[in-house]
Amino acid sequence: MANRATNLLTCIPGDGTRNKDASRSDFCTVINYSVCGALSLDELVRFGASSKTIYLPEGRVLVRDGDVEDFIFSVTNGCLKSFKQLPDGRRQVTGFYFPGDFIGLADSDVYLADIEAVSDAGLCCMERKSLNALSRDIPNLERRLHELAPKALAELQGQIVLLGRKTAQERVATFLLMLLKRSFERGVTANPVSIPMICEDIADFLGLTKETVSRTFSTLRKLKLIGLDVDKTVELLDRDGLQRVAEGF
Amino acid sequence: MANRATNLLTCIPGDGTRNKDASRSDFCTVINYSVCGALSLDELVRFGASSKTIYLPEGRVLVRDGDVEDFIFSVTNGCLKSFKQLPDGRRQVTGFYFPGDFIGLADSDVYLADIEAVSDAGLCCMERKSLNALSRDIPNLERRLHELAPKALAELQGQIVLLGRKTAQERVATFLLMLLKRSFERGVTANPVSIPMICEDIADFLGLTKETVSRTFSTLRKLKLIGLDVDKTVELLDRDGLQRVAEGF
DNA sequence: CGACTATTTGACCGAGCTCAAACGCTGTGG
DNA sequence: CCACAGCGTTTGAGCTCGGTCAAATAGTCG
Repeated sequence: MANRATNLLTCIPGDGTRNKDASRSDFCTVINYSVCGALSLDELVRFGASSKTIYLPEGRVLVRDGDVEDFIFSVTNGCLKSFKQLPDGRRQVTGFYFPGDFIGLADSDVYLADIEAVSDAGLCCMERKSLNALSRDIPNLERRLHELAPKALAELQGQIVLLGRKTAQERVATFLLMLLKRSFERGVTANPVSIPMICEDIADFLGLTKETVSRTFSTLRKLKLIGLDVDKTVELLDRDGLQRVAEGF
Repeated sequence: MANRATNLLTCIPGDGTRNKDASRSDFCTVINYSVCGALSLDELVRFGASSKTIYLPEGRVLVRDGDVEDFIFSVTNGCLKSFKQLPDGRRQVTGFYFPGDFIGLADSDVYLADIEAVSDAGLCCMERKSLNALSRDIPNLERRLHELAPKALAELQGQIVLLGRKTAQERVATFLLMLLKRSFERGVTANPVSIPMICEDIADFLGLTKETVSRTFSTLRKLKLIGLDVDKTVELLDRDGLQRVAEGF
């Protein structure tokens, strides 16, 4: 907690100026993909009044495993990762957060993992109790928040199948398609797909080593399923082929 | 859906008789561990009026992956497992359900996995819409239901670390301690711990093969961490030792 | 350009998988 | 009461996928 507070204070506050006559997209670039997507202009003004924009540089910690969940966040820019560590240093990345994603599931007491910026990131930050108050007043917001947990559960279940039963190739193919899907969901030019995280993060997410991830990328390249990676992006040459690999056919 | 309906109809209905002057434990043997634990006697009567007891013999399917979640369940007896399958038959067990556990997380549209009885099981069954109605009227119940998702998320995250980064020994030790903890939570004589599922289910839960699970049990026995297994139970001889193995020290 | 970090590739190794056989428990029928 | 079939568990032998260790290569930033 002390930790996170420090982190927040050391963050460079974003431009908090807000205009009452603003159009929706003046508020926030991810407005239509995040929880705020459900809000009217009036409601957005109220929401904005209790929220604050923060900037988190690459590598900086946002929350620590066990931190009390008294602040929640919505990603506006960049990418973050959440991960757990075993006593001997083994790491498991439990998820990645992209613009529009919500951090801090309603009604959980504490954060379940460390969360850290993969690349320079911008977040919209709000006290949990303010969110709860708003959510009581704004049924649309409440509904949106209640959709989050089942969605997160479905995602984790998929990850459990991946970690329990898929081969290295299947894991990497699944990962690439997930990135594609999530880019698409937030309306970003999807292919070539952006891969902001380093090999080791991907490995720790997929239950592999960085060497195996690298080798698997090479194999997928030889199979003409993906193209050469340029500048942290990879082109998915054969989406159906990748899909077949990912599903284990 | 058609599937689940059929299954319900072929189940032997339990004794549904209820007494208005009954004490709490007359209603249900798991009353204080399940979601109903939050209800007053009056509320229990209302709850009972919309719920039905069903019996599910070993091996019988309760719900299928993708079934619309228009019924929810609370386990009263026995044990169930939920699992996903890959096209080539690989299976991943995503969780086990014990007495007091709730099946059908509020506000998800469809079930995310097949769920099937591991041993003869008894369930309390209710239409989702009845539960929603009750939950609107009874704040205690609503609160209880909202606690379920974060708890499930925490559990899945732990499983993800296990599947992504733990060795076979660590996995089995973790599994045994989980069984112990869950027995304890529902107030059952915990040690020796009951293991209702077969080796293959444990293997599919831990991302291993049944042979590896069996071998690992043998190793833990040689290490005097567990005793000989008698009649589907295992005695945990050295809980701290198991804990150390489970956490990877 | 040089220091540093991330990726790629190679060679070898080992934890856990596969295949197979033996063993043990349980229920059924003679 | 025993024989035996069926299923689950145990154990062994050999193999394989992915891990480990190490070195070369390619970006990246001052």
